[in-house]
Amino acid sequence: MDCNCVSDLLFTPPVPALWTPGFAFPDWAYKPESSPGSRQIQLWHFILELLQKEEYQGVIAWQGDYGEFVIKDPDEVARLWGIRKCKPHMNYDKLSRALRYYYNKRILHKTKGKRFTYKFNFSKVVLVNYPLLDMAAAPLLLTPGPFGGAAGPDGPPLTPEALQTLFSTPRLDTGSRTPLFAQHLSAPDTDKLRLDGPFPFLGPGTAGYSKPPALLSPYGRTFPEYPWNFNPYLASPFPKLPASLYPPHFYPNPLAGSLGQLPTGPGGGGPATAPLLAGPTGDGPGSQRTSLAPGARLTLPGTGVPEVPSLGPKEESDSELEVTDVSGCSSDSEGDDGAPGPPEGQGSRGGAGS
DNA sequence: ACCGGAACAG
DNA sequence: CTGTTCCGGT
Repeated sequence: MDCNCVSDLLFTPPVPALWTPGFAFPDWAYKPESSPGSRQIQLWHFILELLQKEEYQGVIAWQGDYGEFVIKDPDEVARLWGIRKCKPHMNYDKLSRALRYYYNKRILHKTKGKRFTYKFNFSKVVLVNYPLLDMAAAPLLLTPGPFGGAAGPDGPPLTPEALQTLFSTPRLDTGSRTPLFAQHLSAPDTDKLRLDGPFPFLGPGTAGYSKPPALLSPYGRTFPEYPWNFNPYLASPFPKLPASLYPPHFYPNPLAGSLGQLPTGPGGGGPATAPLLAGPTGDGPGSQRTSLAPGARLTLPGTGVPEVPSLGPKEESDSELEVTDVSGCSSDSEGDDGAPGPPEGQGSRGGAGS
């Protein structure tokens, strides 16, 4: 009775950098600090995955504040999760229980008042994926809210913008500042990466960082989107890194790739590089850049960009989406979740609400 | 709907 | 450790 799921295999392509379509997170992103071996996919990874795919906007989507998302179709999400884990009897009640365990872990919390609405704690999530980055970000992201010194022990409010700033173009006002990690990269001789010390380039004076204009321009305001869409890795072709700097157990490349190559000249180069859209425009690996839509998925919750008309009234949901049961579990046939048939366009479950 | 304890699987 | 299953309580 052991479902033999091969899903994981499909989710971990041989080459971490060039995951083919739809671009999921590279394999390293799926291996938090505590990955003894190859742990199974975790729920929040899965949620993130769904969240970044347009096909699932009908079932789950970003909405509200930073990191807030709403499960529009709990039943569907539960079913998809059940498929992923080969748990045919999964339902929202169980899934939500797993979600609730994240509360204590500070990965998620509930947006009270709003049904099926949860919110990611980016600080924690990012900390898991980018321990080093988070440290760098800490002094910068410390936003003393009304709670006084509130930044919890592990909960420095990390906003997508801040991350964006860190990731995209670290060219700070001073200009002479070092591009975040480039310092390490260009001056490895100093010593090994000092993860245990404060970052010089992110001193207390960095409080007044400027937000990426590219993101502010169109909307005049920061929108609660792209927390996970902006992936810089998505934009950079992953240059080969000196193994000396990046041991296997260290970040393979993503950060360095994006950060290391950008400081060519922010002033003369052009506007702030928008990692979101700066994907295949270059050329390099543009060979297989397929589903990375130029506009990505910058749909504001309450602003313009109504819906994706691309999705017809209904797709052939029964074609490959035998999700009702363990189609991909016993058999090796995959495709339920990897490139699953899009949800039935919410047609089947109009309200799903109350 | 949402919460969280408890037992249990892998 | 991460969930899954079940369930009483709000």
